[in-house]
Amino acid sequence: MDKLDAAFSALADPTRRAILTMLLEDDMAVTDVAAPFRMSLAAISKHLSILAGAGLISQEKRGRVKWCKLEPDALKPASVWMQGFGQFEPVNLDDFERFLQSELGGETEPAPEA
Amino acid sequence: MDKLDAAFSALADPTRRAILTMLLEDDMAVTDVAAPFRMSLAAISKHLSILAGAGLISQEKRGRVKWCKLEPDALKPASVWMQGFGQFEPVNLDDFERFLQSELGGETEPAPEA
DNA sequence: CGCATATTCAACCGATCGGTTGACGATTGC
DNA sequence: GCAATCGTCAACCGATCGGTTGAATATGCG
Repeated sequence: MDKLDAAFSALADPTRRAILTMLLEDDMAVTDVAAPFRMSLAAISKHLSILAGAGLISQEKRGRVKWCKLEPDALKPASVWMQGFGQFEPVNLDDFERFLQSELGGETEPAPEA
Repeated sequence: MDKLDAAFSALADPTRRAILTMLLEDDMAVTDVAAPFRMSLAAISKHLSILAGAGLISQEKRGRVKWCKLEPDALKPASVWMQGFGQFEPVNLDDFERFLQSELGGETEPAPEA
């Protein structure tokens, strides 16, 4: 699959975006990533595989725990692609903070329903 | 569907990204959008509906022709979302040009196979 | 009017997606 | 050694996706 295909379709799922947001704070073990969600561990494991396949995260097994780490550079090609269309004004982190809030909703703790 | 879901999953398909790239040059009629591709008009019509559903294009019917127009602002939420992760250096249009070339391949004229 | 053009609709198809469950292979700790 | 923990695998499920075809709906033109 094309790199952009992989990146964009990985980002198309809200669960996966939520996972990336969580990993923005810190590296996490698979079980801990899964904890806030209402779906099975296996489902989260699949989501993580997709994210790893797109290069958006890396996974390293230490002992019986597999650590997941955000790899933000993998977002760059997709970001560059989009920037070319929008010719948006430079980066605006305030916008991001606002979107982060609305994306998270109350989901900082548990999982959302939709 | 969530706005970001719609935007990212619209962008996840290479045909749809190619269409957006074509519309970057100029507004186009549905038939003309479809011309370079090896798939049916109906298939392109569906892709255009998806793009319109995500707000990435608008469609206006004049006479029997439906014109498609790029709506770059719709990319902004997704772009902002991603920027927050990467904290990339500001927009780099050269990068974009390069990516555009590689995305297009030889496809400026006909359609690709993959 | 009658025909060509532009586009969508509807039904269908196989493939992929997002999820579940249960079994399984590692690793750790008592 | 044995039990618990971590994570994946495999099979299955219904839903959605990306595509096809053929018919239907506008609209424009001679």
